[in-house]
Amino acid sequence: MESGEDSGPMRKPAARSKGKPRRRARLSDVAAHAGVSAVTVSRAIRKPEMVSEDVRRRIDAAVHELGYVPNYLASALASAKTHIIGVVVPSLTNGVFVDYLRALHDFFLPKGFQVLVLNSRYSLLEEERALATLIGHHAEALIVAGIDQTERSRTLLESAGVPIVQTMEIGDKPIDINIGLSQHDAGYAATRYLLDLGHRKIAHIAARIDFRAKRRMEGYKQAMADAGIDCTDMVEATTQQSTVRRGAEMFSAVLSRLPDIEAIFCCNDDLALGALFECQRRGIRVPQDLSIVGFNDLEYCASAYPPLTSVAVPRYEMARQAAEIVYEIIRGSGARPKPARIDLGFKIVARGSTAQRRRGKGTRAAPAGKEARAEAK
Amino acid sequence: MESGEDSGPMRKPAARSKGKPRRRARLSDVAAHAGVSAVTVSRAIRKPEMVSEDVRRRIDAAVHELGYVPNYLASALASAKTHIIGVVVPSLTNGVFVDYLRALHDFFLPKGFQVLVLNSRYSLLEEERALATLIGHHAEALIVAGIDQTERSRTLLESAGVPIVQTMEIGDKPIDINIGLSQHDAGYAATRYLLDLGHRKIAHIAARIDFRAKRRMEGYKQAMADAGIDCTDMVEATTQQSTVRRGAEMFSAVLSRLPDIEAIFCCNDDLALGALFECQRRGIRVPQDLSIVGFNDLEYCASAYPPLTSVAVPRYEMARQAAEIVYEIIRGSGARPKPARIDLGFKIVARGSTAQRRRGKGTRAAPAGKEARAEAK
DNA sequence: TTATAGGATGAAAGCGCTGTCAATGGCAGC
DNA sequence: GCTGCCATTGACAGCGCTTTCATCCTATAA
Repeated sequence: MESGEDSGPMRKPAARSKGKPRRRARLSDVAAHAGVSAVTVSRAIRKPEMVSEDVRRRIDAAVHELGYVPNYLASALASAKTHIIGVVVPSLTNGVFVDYLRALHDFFLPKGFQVLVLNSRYSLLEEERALATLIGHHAEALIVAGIDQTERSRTLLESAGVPIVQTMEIGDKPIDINIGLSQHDAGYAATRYLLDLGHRKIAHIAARIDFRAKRRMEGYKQAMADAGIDCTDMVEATTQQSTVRRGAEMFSAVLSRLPDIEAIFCCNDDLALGALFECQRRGIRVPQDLSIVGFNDLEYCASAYPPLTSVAVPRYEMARQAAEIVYEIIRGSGARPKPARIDLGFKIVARGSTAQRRRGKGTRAAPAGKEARAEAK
Repeated sequence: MESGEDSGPMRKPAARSKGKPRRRARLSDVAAHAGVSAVTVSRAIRKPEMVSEDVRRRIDAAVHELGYVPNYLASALASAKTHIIGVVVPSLTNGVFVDYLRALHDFFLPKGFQVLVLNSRYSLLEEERALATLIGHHAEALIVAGIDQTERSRTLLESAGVPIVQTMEIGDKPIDINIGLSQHDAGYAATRYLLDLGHRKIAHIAARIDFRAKRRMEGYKQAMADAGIDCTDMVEATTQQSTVRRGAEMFSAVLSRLPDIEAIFCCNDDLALGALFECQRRGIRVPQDLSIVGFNDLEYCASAYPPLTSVAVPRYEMARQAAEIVYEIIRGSGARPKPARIDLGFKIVARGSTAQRRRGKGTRAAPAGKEARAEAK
């Protein structure tokens, strides 16, 4: 521990060849250095074609010489353009948001925007704070996950005067633009898929219950009710963090209550993976003895053994479309999209972890590895 | 698809009871509303105790009435305090950085700082851009992952005039503060651990090779060389993204070349999980037929079947210490820590995926589930 | 009663940059 | 040689806030 090695008593970090503290260079320093006015330097940096070849070269040299980095704060304040896109997601851990954020970065970075991501940690209050922060930073657009903001959040968003996109889920009263899918329908469809395979005893486990997980659960309950099945004691839920370990634990809890369970619909893939491991541990064969369905179709689903059936949501596409719409508004024609609500749907990706209910003994329907894609809706 | 529902022709998002466009409220608006001067409002917001009870109430009311949100840009420009901590990580996907970022958030958010995280996507150029962005935004401190910055990045950092912390790895020439561990030693120790179990044919797979992965690999090679084993054809590496699927693929590739492999050290846990699934698929028993070691000790390692042996790095602690040091400098006494370099070490967490090399038949040494913790170094 | 803190408030001056408009000068066209 | 245009460049006034210093007023001490 502690192979410490000091680099002398109180070293000054920014020390260069000269020994002085060296205040950060600003536009006027560069200007003086290059023998031009500050405005010219500003132009040389932002619109090089407006400046003569000679002057541009001198300015470039001065910029390098001084290690000049423009002060975005001042720039943004003066130009009223921050080039910031504000994004609030409930989790950075959750694999879903990785693709989602990647889409936003892919779209905005090449256009010179900065994507400022804040994490609400599944807390409405933290979301509120995050939104206030982003608005205070004058983000040029705000993209939030979910449609369940607090009243104050809605007020903040409505008076922010920038485009707002609510994603991941569609609702009836979008604040501005809404692009997502029906979590309820997705939960319903996943359950329906298991019912169609002949299963009746279908459990549901859910962790880190947020609004979306809750709606998926409602979809599950609805599907079960529609099939005339009482599922009251088949549900295991917690607001605690969702992990692979918890998936194993919750599945165990279900199992101790209902040893003859036939299938399980997990609120997300981490839980499904945990359930799968628990089956392996207990010698429960998947899918012969038990079918498992996850949610989100994360990368590892296809690689697990057996590969996990899951519900794929178009998270990349969703974010990409949100980005496009927003960009069109803030830098394009300013036109708002015809439908303020866009439903992107979902897909059930059937894989080896689910099979027809065995009548005789180990009859399997969906061969492992095959990826039958069932269109949603 | 497309359950569109427009809310009228070109709705103005910020419309309130009044029909006018409503420019965003600023300090002077609140001041006028409350019948005081702008400075007083500023004070009421930042240091409420400096303002009389009565005035404070009036201002609060005005703030609410107008939906006023302070303009951080202007605030930061005027006060030269941005309350921004700049962080650059190579990946948001990688489970390692989740805990790392959580530590930073846990520490800084309650102190009123905003943690601005930028993703370099394992690209030195993107890192350079990210750093320039953060410096341009006048982050009050910069925390970067790794010690391998470009020359230009180093120059930028050195002339930024704010504390810099390089993390995840320790090196000889820290820019300012360096807190991490020796990736080389960790790779060496993991390999040594397998050697000590009696294994000789130990493969190594690595994806998304960055500097740290490379050093771990060098540690592996060193350990093998020290044991007098030629491992030239036992290594499988790619710069492509690291995924569970790739772990399975790379392990397959190794297997086709060396069917009698006894153990495998994976550059990270995702690859290890992929290798584990591939073993299950092929009926290779872990650890009886093959030992698997991962790296990072992500959450799912302990829950897998069998649980994965991995190398735990103190990522949360590392970030927390970085945060503390930085905070002390920018808001505390300004004192820099004695050792500019702090080595936090690592731990090998032995679990069921590794066992003594079987002499007879399926002899197992480390019982699955037992978590023997071997101190590093 | 008067001197004197000290709390509460305001006025003015920027923070470092950009938008706007004016000024300069070179050069083609007549 | 003069006019007018275009390409460059510069001056100036803020963007919305905080800092600093001055002012006012009330409460307390002498």
